[in-house]
Amino acid sequence: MSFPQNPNPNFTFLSDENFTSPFMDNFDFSNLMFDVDEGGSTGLVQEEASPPTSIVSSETLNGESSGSGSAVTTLNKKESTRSKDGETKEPGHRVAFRTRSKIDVMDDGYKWRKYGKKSVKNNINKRNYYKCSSEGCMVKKRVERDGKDAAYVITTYEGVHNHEIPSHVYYSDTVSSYDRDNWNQHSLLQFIQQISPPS
DNA sequence: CGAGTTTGACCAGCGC
DNA sequence: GCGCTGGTCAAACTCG
Repeated sequence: MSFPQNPNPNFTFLSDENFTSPFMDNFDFSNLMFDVDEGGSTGLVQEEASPPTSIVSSETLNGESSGSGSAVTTLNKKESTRSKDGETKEPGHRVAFRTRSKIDVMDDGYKWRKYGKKSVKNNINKRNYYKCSSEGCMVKKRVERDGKDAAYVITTYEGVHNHEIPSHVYYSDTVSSYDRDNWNQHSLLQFIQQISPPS
């Protein structure tokens, strides 16, 4: 499997700083996004007009169903001390969000290399682990289907790319010719660009 | 043949 | 200390 470099020649690359493009109507973030800073401070960022169910979604994100309420903390705690080769690995910028999509892996424009796949607790679906395949880029991504609602895909980005997007995501000017999921992907790309500070 | 995927094994952290 | 769990490694495999 490889990412399409340009699925549609009649493209327009959108860079909307205000992030208020009309096709956001098609993109379901479930109004949820986690933003974990390097210092360990964790913030729950919610899209505007987020319904009260967003907190429930946060529990789902971590496979926590017991109502422990520590979803965010768990998310942060896990990798703050992970060190394989003696180096002090910083958790880096980390963002997790849930999207409704038929496809598992969103094409966010970067090139990812899969390095692991695991069954996780409270989720019948496998979790997939990806690394950015660009040399020297240590950004990681985890992708899993929501254990309670397989229609949703939970994507977690960890780190910030130290390079430019190798292949931009393009889209046609005509919505009707494009699959809805691809619209979601493009929206995702914009979202990633919004949340990931430029190197 | 090189790049990417699969998958079992291994390792470290955490809770009990 | 032990078992469980999540994350990563790496050899084998697949595909273009």
